[in-house]
Amino acid sequence: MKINQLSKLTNVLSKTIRYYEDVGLLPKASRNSNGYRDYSSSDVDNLIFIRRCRELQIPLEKIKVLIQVQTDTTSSCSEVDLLIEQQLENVRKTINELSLLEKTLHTLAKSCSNDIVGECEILKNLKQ
Amino acid sequence: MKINQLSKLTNVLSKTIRYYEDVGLLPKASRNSNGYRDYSSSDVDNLIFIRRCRELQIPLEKIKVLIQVQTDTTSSCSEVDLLIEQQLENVRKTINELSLLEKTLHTLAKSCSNDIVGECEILKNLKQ
DNA sequence: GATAAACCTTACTGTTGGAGTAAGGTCAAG
DNA sequence: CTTGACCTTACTCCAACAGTAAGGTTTATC
Repeated sequence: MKINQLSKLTNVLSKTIRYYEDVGLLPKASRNSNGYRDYSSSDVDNLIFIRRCRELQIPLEKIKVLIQVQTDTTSSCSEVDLLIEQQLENVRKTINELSLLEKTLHTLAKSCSNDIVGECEILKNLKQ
Repeated sequence: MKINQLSKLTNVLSKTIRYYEDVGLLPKASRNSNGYRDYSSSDVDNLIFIRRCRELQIPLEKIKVLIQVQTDTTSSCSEVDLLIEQQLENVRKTINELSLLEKTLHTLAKSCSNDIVGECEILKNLKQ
């Protein structure tokens, strides 16, 4: 199949598919006589795997690792476990940071009931 | 004062100070005879204001607006209120998205108790 | 007075994960 | 035969800096 069909089957833009190939996340696509990329159903599976990982905000370099690990199905999956665990930790850490930020912004937003910039409590708070 | 002293007083890297000047967030610094940038105490205040905004993850373009608004102290501060409110909304939205992500990752992390990649439930889940 | 460390300058590249655009080749339908 | 949909590579752009190179200046020490 051509790239646009792969795109529709996987919900990944053609542009993005070429990009993944460029950065080595997907193998070099085989070409047919006119130079167009030619994909098979296994490419669909690979790309859906990548898309799922991206939905979990796993960075491309780590997705590479997850793909690499699967080349030997008898190897330990501890690396996979660890990677997901780290990703979970990252997300939790970010949530905590943003929660603090939310509190600060909420307090700030409520602080000003004036109309004039010169007396704006928000701006005064931002200057400390 | 020279850029490094301004940097120490504000906790903003010299590099970043020059960058802020480049993108128009800070006015062009005056220079003394050897070509070094020369700052005053008002620059300290301006930069601390910018740093506080950045701590709240307000993008540089919006900080520009916040600075611009203050040139006329008699103008309304509704624009400031709105900007902070939008920033708060952005943060809340991101927190919500990340919370969903956290659930998914947590479920995923718990799903595999095998040792072998070929039977790893995490990887199987990622392929759907 | 020499020299080395610390500091200053501009300018260019790299980061992440693509999106946008240009300039052109190919293919199927009407 | 032309139009529109699709394909190709290659380049630039985004945010907010950080890293590095290559060079000029100042200050402290020997």
